[in-house]
Amino acid sequence: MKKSAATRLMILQKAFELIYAKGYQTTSIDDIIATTKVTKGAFYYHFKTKDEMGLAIINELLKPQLTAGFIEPLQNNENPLDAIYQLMQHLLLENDFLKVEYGCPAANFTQEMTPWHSDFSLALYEITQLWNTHMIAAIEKGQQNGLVRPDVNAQSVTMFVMSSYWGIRNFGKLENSKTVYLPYLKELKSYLDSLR
Amino acid sequence: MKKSAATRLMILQKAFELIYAKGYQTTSIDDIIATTKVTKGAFYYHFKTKDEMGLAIINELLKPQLTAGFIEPLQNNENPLDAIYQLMQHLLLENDFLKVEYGCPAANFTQEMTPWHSDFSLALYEITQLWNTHMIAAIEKGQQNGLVRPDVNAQSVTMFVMSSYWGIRNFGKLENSKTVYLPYLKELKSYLDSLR
DNA sequence: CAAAAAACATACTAACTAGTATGTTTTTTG
DNA sequence: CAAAAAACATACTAGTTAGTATGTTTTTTG
Repeated sequence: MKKSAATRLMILQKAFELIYAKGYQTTSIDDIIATTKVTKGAFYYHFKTKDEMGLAIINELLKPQLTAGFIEPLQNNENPLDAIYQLMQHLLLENDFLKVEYGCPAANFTQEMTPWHSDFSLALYEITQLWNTHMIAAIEKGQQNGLVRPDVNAQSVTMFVMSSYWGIRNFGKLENSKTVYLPYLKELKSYLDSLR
Repeated sequence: MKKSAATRLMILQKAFELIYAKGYQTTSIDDIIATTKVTKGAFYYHFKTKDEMGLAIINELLKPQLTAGFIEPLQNNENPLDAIYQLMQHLLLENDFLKVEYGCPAANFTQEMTPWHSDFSLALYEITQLWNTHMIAAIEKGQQNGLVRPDVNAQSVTMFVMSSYWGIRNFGKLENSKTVYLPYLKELKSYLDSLR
């Protein structure tokens, strides 16, 4: 019972690539079995339905990626404002799991599946809340250390920063170029500096 | 040749409602002819393909809405920072063309159609550029009037504000509640105040 | 008002969709 | 190593998709 897990993971990864590129609805099971080279029987052995696979992508691929790539960097830096800026810069310009032309996987899923698929909404809500709470915590810790102005509302700042991130990812997608990221990052820096 | 235009417009409006609610890919022609009560022959008399209709929605419905609801308010206020805040507040909390659970129509289209459908990308790029240039112009005019700090980069601010708007719309969609708009608006105000 | 064109209606098609029924092969385990 | 279970394979189905072929009705125009 080990090779099975490998097959399952391989399906999830390749399916994610397809869905990230083309969208969930427009990626068919036939697309997935064609690129994974597993048969339909194998696919449906591992996943009861397409939606079960979609949820597994969120919970088993995106969630770990979020922890490793979006949350831990916030905890490894004394100064949360520096950490947020460096995180965004890295995510937008250097991270090669994420592609400018495809936007943000979580934001894509949200836009496509919400509010109709309640199980998707819940799974997506959980991962965004995860990022949210850790960013708030980082900012509040920065306030205790005197690195962030005490009158700053950590929750509002987090909501503002996360929103701008989802938004700029969508603009990058529209323009199919990282160029739009530059004025965004410039202004993000100015904004974050105003919180010191 | 007048009733024809009325039918066409009616199809566009009802199709928009469906697409805004469910997404473009998941709204079928059969859905559209069922709710509009026109037959398939009539539909394909007015639109050569589904995509032609989708583009007509962007160019003939969203574009005018953008001008009236997103751009003119920026021009009717002396102070661009006040104007931006009031615009956002109105769009998020009061405008009843836009629904929290469905997000931003332009952002939805962008996420769903870009980068694969180049004609959609172009149409969407045009309307976002329209908003973009007018917001930049408003800010720069504010700088000339001493209402905005001269060292502020109008282009970066605009990119930042527009991004945050698209992003918060997606969070509203995820949470299916305008509650998330409140901390967003709070921080938007703080941010805009820092530019005075 | 009649001919022409515009506007709409019906019935169909071929391709694709998620999912299933029923197998065979491979792996695990006593 | 044999029986059992897990993993995979093939062929099919019923429903849906965008789009078309071929009509009829309504409106416009000379």
